[in-house]
Amino acid sequence: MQKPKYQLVKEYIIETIKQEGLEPGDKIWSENQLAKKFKVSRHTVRQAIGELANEGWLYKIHGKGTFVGDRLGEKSNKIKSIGVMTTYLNDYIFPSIILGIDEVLSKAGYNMVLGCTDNRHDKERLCLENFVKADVQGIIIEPTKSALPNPNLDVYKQIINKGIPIFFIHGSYQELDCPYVVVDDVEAGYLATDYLIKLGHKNIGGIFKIDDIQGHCRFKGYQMALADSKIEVKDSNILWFDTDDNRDEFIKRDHEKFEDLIKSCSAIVCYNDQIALKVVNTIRNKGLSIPDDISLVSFDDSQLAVVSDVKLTTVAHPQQKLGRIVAESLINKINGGRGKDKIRMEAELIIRDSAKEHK
Amino acid sequence: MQKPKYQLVKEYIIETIKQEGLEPGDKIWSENQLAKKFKVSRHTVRQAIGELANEGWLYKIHGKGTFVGDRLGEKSNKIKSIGVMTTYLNDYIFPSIILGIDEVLSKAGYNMVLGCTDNRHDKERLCLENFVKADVQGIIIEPTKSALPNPNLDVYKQIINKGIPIFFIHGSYQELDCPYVVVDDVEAGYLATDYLIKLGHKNIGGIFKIDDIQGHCRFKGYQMALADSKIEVKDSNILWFDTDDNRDEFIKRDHEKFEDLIKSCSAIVCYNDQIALKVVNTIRNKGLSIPDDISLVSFDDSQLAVVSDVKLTTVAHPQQKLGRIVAESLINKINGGRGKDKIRMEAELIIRDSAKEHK
DNA sequence: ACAGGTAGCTTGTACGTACAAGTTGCCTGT
DNA sequence: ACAGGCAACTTGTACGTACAAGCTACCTGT
Repeated sequence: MQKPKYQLVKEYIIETIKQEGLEPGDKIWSENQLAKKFKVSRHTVRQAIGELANEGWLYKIHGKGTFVGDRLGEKSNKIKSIGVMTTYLNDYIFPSIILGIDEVLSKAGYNMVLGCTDNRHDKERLCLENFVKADVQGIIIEPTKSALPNPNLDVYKQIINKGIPIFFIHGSYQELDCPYVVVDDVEAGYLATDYLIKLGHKNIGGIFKIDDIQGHCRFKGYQMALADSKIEVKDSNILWFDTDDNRDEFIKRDHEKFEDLIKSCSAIVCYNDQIALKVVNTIRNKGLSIPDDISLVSFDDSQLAVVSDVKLTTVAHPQQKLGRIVAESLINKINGGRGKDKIRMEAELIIRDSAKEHK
Repeated sequence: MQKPKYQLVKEYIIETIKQEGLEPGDKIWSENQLAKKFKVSRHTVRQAIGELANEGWLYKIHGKGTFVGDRLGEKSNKIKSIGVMTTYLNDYIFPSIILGIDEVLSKAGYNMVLGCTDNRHDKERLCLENFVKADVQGIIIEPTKSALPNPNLDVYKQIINKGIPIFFIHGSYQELDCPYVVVDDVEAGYLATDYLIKLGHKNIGGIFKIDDIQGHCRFKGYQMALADSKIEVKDSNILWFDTDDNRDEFIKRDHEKFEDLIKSCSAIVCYNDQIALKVVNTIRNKGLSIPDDISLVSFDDSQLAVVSDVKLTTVAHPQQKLGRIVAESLINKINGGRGKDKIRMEAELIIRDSAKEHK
């Protein structure tokens, strides 16, 4: 029994009110009628009706019956707002995602209540509590430390019990089984690598972020592409860095490994545009040229991809589009629509000038 | 039986919470304990507890127990929130400003309601109306088209009459006489230009944005610095562009003017880091070198300033700090404090590698 | 030492019954 | 004709039982 029976009864009643266009004051079936209809006990029907009455859908009069409530009035003076919580705000892709969300929300007449967790669980808790206080109608969340156990599941469950829909982006907490919109990073890694292979490259290096799910996924795609083309994955061709590495320091620290990499490889898959630019500069300083000596493919298609004179070939993160889609899905859910719950967005290769055919 | 039993149970529980001074989170008796205590069925206890939970006195956790709810919080429940409205969201310095604002607001227990005008007056109006609906306690605004007459002054005046404090950033509407926090762009322009003069440059070009107060101010500072050093300001050394110019197009369109500029000048003051990078690339493609042939100084000290191998010498926009200061000032004002109303932040020259002494 | 299972607590769902109490309309006695 | 009562409906209160499912602490086997 997946859903409790009283839930089914609730949903049926709401559905009927919506579809039959019942107006406030109209009488609905008696408890016994509903019990017979659904072959459940009167107790169960009472639970369903009781909750609906609490939520404002219905009201009851002792001795007379149960009637459709005046929900419209309540809706119109409620401030329509949506909570949006991300880990960082000024990291280079979040602004675009938020912009996409804002586009849809402002058109639909919703406010956006923004919160930033700094990737810390305590701030996440605070944020969620704020959202509840602010009476948001729905929440969009980029999970904080999605790889670790989450201490705020109780708050999440409270929110879900209140009937406030949540959509996750980038990842989700498995314990909650909430809807999400994610980018297929494995596919992205595959696309980038496969493109280099199709250009004739055999020795393809990789630079990835180690403490980040995206890093792992893109690396996985990289491995799969090589495997599919029966090219061996060499450990010496992979360079790892983490958040703590000041973004250009790791090249200096792992200087020898980096030297080996550019000696033995004709192409490199770079974790993101920022890293790719660092690599471009380092390689150039050695008197080599992009893409003539070494081809590069990176990820995200951020602003950075086109600021240098070497326009980067990069696998696009849908950014703004992702924001739009998650906002649309959420609003759809709030309005009782039945759209897709788990959305995986495809990555797209943007071909520019940083990779060319291998001689 | 005058009062129903479940009413008695309810009253007893409320009484106990009040008298024993139970705090939110404290566990109360289990359903079975209560049933025994009152010699009623568990069903009856559940009804009592259920209603109390609905009213906010209690909350229940499946498998753990029933706990005293945070009713105090709900009572003093003016949702503390601040409206933040900017022209763009993903432009390269706004995320940092918003981050700074969020830092302060979240610490002070405020929500941030975010709105984005896209630099359009109609969206600005919508945003403001939303803020009022959302019952914000204060508003931070980056003015939309600050150089043009504003058609939404009536809404602004309504808000001010309601006693909701407003702080502007970057610029303000003179008609309103509101508090603001701005960067001293004239000083910034002066600093940048004066630095080049001190390096021995005499022919200093400038590229500025024409439909933006910041552009005008920086240009003003540029003029003042030249005047103070008794260097003539030549019209032919100034290149103007506007928002509609796709950011690299203007160089192609005004190609001849740009050619003249780099022929007659040994240094250029660039409106911002983004423009500076375009100039770097264009100049390099002509076989010239930065800073050996031409020195550059730009504005903002954004991420872009250090992505290229030529690290830009740039006048820093305080970004995050500006966000923090405006948020602190606003909260201070809400709490009745009497801080400074018109804050002008100092610009700071960050010396890197894109400008050097004139031979 | 610790991973994993389990016993025993909690609340959640669901069935049943019975009677109380409010509302309505019909029916009956005057 | 009409007042009063009662039958038949409604929801409200209240009892009982059973099992499901979530949480915690303890205990046991490796």
